[in-house]
Amino acid sequence: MTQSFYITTPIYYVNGAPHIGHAYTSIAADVMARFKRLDGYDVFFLTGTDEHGQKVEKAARDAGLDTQAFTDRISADFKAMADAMGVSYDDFIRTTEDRHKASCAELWRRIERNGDIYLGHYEGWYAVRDEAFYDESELTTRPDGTRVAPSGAPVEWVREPSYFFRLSAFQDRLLTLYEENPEFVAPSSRRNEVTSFVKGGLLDLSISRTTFNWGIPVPDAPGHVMYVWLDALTNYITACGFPDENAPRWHYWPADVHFVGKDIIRFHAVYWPAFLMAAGLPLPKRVSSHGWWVVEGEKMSKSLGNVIEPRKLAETYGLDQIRYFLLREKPFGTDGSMSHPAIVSRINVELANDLGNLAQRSLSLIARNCGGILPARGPATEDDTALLTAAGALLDLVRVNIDRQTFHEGLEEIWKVIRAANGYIDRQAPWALNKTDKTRMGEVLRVLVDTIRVVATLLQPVMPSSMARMLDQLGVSADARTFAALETPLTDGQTLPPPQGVFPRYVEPVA
RNA sequence: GGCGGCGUAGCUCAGCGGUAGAGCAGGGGAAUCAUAAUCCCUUGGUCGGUGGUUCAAAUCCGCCCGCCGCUACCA
Repeated sequence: MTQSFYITTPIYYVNGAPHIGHAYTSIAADVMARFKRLDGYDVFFLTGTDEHGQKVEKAARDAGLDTQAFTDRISADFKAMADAMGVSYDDFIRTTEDRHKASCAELWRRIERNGDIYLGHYEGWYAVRDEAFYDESELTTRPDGTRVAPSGAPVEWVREPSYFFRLSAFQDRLLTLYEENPEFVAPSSRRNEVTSFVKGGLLDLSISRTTFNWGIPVPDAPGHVMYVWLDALTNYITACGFPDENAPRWHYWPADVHFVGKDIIRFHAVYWPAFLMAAGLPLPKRVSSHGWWVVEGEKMSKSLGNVIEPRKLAETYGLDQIRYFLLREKPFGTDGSMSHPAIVSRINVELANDLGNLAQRSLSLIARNCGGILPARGPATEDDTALLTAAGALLDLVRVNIDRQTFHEGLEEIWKVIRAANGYIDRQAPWALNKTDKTRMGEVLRVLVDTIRVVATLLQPVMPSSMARMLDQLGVSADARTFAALETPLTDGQTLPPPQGVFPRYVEPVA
């Protein structure tokens, strides 16, 4: 039976337009989803939008739209962005869907039945203007005695009834979870932060609000809507059919990896497992968090006006090129920077020169000197064996890196083989063998084709359309592009299509 | 303030107890099959500072300096 694998992106909050950060998370998750599919897993890949909460209600009002109409529009834009970036999701969930409302209500009831929800009061310093609560320590007192928020807005002490989740009861179980599953939070620096946060003591969590309506109603508690994070996190089980354990997708739960940005680790690594424990449901296996992109040396922000629109980037540089850059340029878990020269360098040096040109020079020699016929392997020389062995070891190396979300290291491993292949073709000089030993020339070219085939097969998750074209040119049929298919040699003597460059160099547009 | 991390070649970083490494950039050469793409050789660092442990420290420990992260409900 095929093993299942469940991957999620966060569901994106619809109070603003999609930017490169959203695209980055989704592309990384997509690469893992595509990789697992090619590796023989039954993959379920989920993305979607988070549509409740006061901020959405307000954003809709500001836009002069009905709240649902507003979320419909923004959600559609996120979906269009995912499609434009080649994100191969299997389901796109929206928290305003009926299936999700039913799922949240049931999760609430289960937690309540286990005694981990109680009614209390939520109180604190509230700034009406900011629609936010502030801690005592954040406030300043004016000469006239009034307290104001950091924004300058006056605050007042408010007290409202609220349901609470008994988070404090889960401290030990959470610590045991991190202890027994060191891979639960990635990267490890984040795991340390999460652990020390939990060790510092957990307070119960307010999980209902009475001050606005745009949310999922708390069962049997008129006037209360659920805290947005309880609502949002539940999407991961809703999509599996919760609470119907006979649903066709229920077997995917628990998730294998939740991809998240570093800003929302706590919700995924502390609250979410606690909610699930309280409901008696299995826990996800891993929460993998990534860092931010700094753009042209500046932190990306709306006020600086340097927010990167992902579709624009793909237009300028090419979708596969951008997907490659995002995963290659920096380690997944850390912050890193993106700049025009850096993108151009990756495209021209690694894609055009190292890989594109390697394929082009190998294939055009076959086209010209072998009549376009794929030559057979010969007896392997030491040099042949060295290259083929390196290529043969690649799948295992890349798989380990994908499993750890160390995408940049996996790509580096692939590039080591590409560089080795460029060294090989120079040493073997098939263009010279054309005059002295045509048989050996063919054998050398076949070693190159077989090596490029491995590389192109493994790169499909990152650059799906470019690698499809490269595999076409290598004579790999469309149904033989899985990792398992690498075991089967290509058919000798087949006619290859005429080679065409896959990665053009980026040239600056004339001003 | 507390806890944690980082500081290694011009740039981005790996190494984490045994005579300093990679990629890019720079310099020289070879080749000419290829997207003027490739290959080979090479310049370059007192591994933030300072004490200590050790036969041996970038690697372990202390202190100092400089950056950064986390330190709860509002994404």
